[in-house]
Amino acid sequence: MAEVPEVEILVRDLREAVVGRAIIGANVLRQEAVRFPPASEFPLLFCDRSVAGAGRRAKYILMPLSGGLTLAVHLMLWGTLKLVPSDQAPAPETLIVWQLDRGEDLRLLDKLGYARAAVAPHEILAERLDLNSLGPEALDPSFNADVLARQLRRRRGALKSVLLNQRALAGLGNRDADESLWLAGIDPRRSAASLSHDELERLQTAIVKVLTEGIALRGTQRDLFGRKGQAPHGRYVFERTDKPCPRCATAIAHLRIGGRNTHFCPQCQF
DNA sequence: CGCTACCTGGGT
DNA sequence: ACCCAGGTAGCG
Repeated sequence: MAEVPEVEILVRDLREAVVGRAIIGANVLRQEAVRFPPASEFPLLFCDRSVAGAGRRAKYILMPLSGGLTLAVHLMLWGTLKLVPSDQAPAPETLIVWQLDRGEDLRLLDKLGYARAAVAPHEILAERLDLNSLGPEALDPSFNADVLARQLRRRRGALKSVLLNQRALAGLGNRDADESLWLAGIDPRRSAASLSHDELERLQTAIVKVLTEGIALRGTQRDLFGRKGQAPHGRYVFERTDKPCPRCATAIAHLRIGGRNTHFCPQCQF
C-alpha cells in the first residue's frame, strides 16, 4: 500500500497540517511498533516538543522535532498516518498516538502491525536506520540516466530486484517498478548491468514519470485527512495478469522475481 | 544472493 | 479454509 507516492503525499500533508504544532504527549498502544528507544522511554521524548519539519528519505518519513530529535516512521506494507480529533476512539489497528495541540491526534495505524517508529538525535537515527547507505532519490532533480547507470552497472541480479533495493535506488516499490519497466519497454528479468545507454535513458524517464504521476493523483490510498487518492491500483501492468497490454493487447504475464510478484508484457518488454 | 519471518484483513 | 499482500531485516 505504501510506496513512495503514498508516503510523499503524507509528508506533504504533514507539512501543511502538523509542522509547527506542539506535541502534548505520545501513547504507545503496541510496544513492538517502537524500534528505539525502548517503548517505555519513547513517550518521554515527546514532552515539550513541537514538530519542526517533515521530509522523506526512501520510504522513511522523517520529522525533526524541536530540541534536536528526529522522529522516523516507516509504514512498511499497510501502515498509514491519520490526523483525527483526540476524542475519537482509537481503531483496533492503532499502534501509536501522538496527541497534538488543538484537540487533534496524529495516529500511526497498521492492520498488519509491521509499521515502525523510532526517535533519536538525527545522527544516531541515521546511523541506526542506515539512512546513509540508501541510494540516490529517484525524485531528486539530480537523478538522471548517468546516476541510474552508475547504480545498476555494478550490481548483479535481476533488474527488477535491483530496482527494489533501496540501497541501489531509493524510491521504487513493487508496483512502481513494474509500471516503470513497462513504460520503458524493458524485461524485468534482464540483468541489471546489461542495459544500453538508450534503455537507461528510457528507464530513468519512466521512473520519474510513474512516481510524479502517482503523486499528482495523490497516491492510491487515503491521505492524512482520510481523503482517497485518485491513482489507480493497477495502471499498465501491475495486478493486471491476463488482461491486455495497453500498448499491444498481449496478455500481461505474471511471475515471481526475487520472491516478489512481477507483472509485464511478454511481447513489448525485452 | 535467495529465502524466511513478521501478522491480520480481505479476496478466492 | 485457505491463501496472499505494494517492505524490510536477518539468516545461511
